[in-house]
Amino acid sequence: MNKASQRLAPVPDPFNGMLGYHLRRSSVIAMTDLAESLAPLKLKPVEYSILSTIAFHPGSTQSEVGKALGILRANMAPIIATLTKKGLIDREPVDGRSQALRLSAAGHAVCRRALNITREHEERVFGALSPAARTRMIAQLRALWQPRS
Amino acid sequence: MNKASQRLAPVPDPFNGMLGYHLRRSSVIAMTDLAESLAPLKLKPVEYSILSTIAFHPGSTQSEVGKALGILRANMAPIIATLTKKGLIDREPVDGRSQALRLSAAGHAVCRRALNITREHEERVFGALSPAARTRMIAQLRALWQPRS
DNA sequence: TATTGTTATACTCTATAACTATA
DNA sequence: TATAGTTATAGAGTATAACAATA
Repeated sequence: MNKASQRLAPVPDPFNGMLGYHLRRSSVIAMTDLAESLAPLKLKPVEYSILSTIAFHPGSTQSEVGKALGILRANMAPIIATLTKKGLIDREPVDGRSQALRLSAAGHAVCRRALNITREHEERVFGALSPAARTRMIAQLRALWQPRS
Repeated sequence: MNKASQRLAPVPDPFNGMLGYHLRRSSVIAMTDLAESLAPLKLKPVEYSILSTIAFHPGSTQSEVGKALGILRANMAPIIATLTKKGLIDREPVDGRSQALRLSAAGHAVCRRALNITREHEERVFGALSPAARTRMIAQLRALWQPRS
């Protein structure tokens, strides 16, 4: 799935009944729109996901944030470095190894704007679905990787 | 989303109500399972998608197949070369520029096995959803990029 | 010994540009 | 002039391995 497919292509016949294909395609469309929506903030989706996770869990280490988001330590390092360089997050040592992450004032401001942009994005991309349909779909999708709950 | 996130992480709090996040995560889980499921056939998901598209539209050119699947011409070339080298597809010139693609006998056999594997994969990954729920979800997702219909 | 953060690095996917040969 | 196929290549994203410092 890529840029080209978003312009024209209908669902190819062999995949008409395949949920996996539709999930992938929808996901790519949504991710592309989100990336474009956040671009004015000079923020990538993965950076926003990190910022908002820190906002909800101030004092987390980058290992913990990475684990929550499924980002490997090795890949977290340069992203955190970038966000720190941008002045969006502050790092405070908790012990000799790890550092507590917190949003700076600028980080909070960017995170708030990004949240509004993301809400607009969800409305734009998923507006064809009623709120009830979206809520139900979220619950059903979550059941795929959390069979209990 | 990546390998790490599939092992543990619950949905991070900031994304609880976000359909985009759930679509992406579900899509990655499904794609990973599909790739593992097809691995014994030495077939990647994108290769299977090409084989089955050719099966449904024998005689298509690789440009047409690429357009249907959202794969750029430049990226189709090496994939088609690989499938040809594996003896799964035959190429027959239609004019001096383009060539009609068809599955070889071996290609049909592989495609049939891949279809069975994919059906098992969908059952395994989406088994928590009733057939009706899956059908409804497919229809709803399709509406996201085909507002009419 | 195990963990945190880091660096280096490799592989895959996706993208653009440029070329050829044909139409 | 436009199209089909190809090649080269660049940029993300994601993966493993190895290291230093610390627990």
